[in-house]
Order: sequence, then C-alpha cells, then structure tokens
Amino acid sequence: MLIKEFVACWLVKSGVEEYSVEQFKRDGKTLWVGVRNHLAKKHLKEMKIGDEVLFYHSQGSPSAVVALARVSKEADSDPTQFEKGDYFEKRATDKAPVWFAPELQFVKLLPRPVELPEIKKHEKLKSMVLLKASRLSVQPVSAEEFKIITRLANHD
DNA sequence: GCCAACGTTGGC
DNA sequence: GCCAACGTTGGC
Repeated sequence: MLIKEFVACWLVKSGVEEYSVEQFKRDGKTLWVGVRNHLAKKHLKEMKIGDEVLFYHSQGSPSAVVALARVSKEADSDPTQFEKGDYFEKRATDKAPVWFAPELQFVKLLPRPVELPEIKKHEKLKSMVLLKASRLSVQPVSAEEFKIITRLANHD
C-alpha cells in the first residue's frame, strides 16, 4: 500500500542583486549554488524532490517572499566550489565535496509579495526561522507557515 | 579547545 | 551606510 509521502517546506533567500526572481523565472530551473554555511547546507541536503520552496528576496526594500519553487533534484556536489572565485573551496575534492546544491524549479510568482514587516506582524508567523535566525539563507518552514504565507499572497 | 579578531549577512 | 548578529579563522 502506498503511503503519501511527507512534503517538507523550505525558504531560500537570494539577494536581489545576486540572483533575482526574474532571472529564476527565465531559467525555469536552477542549481542552488553558493551556499557556504553549514546549517544551510544541512537543510539543502535534507531537501527531497517535490518539496515546496518559498523564494525570498533579501536586501530588498522591503524584503519579501516573492515566488514559489519546488525541489526538482536532490542536492549533489556544488560545482562552484571547484571554480576559482568567491565560491572556491580548497578543501573540496571530487570524491569529497564540501558544499552541495539541489536543483530548484520555478513554479510561479506569488500574486503579490509577502513582505517582511507583514510577516513580523502576523501572530502565527512570529516563530518563523526567518525572524529568529536572520542570517540563515536556507531554512525550514512549517506546513502551517507555508499555508499562511501562500494565503496572504492571494489576498490584497 | 578557547576566544579574540575579523568578515559577512541582511535589516533598517 | 550603519551596525547587530553571528559564523569563521587562527594564535595560544
């Protein structure tokens, strides 16, 4: 007998200047590379195909959740760790990569962005990781938080 | 293994 | 642009 699999929800941040939602929409799919924080990495590695993802623009005015995405491939070696540049990781080898990247698929722009001040005000969103660990760029979101945010996005 | 110095993220 | 939070580095 088939058991319906548990679908987890996540939030990933991207600086508007760094990788914009417009670019993500054009790309359709993208490897979520460049994460260089171990807790964020742990979350990336926990992502399963089909998991729901909130795409959040940080450093915006204001910052906001702007789109929905879905995990389309589970995390594998992040190729940017081998490239000279900001993301280079000297400890990494092909057999023992240090950093990992899942593939995310663009789903849709939210009907309207759900802005950080609104999230802060919302009684049921007060315990979001987004508000507790402001610098964490990949974080879990509860099913209830996910539902509230998508519902807010559908109302003016 | 502690911790000070330093660098980065991200809200404002 | 400032600065608080916090992760990382490196001396000891």
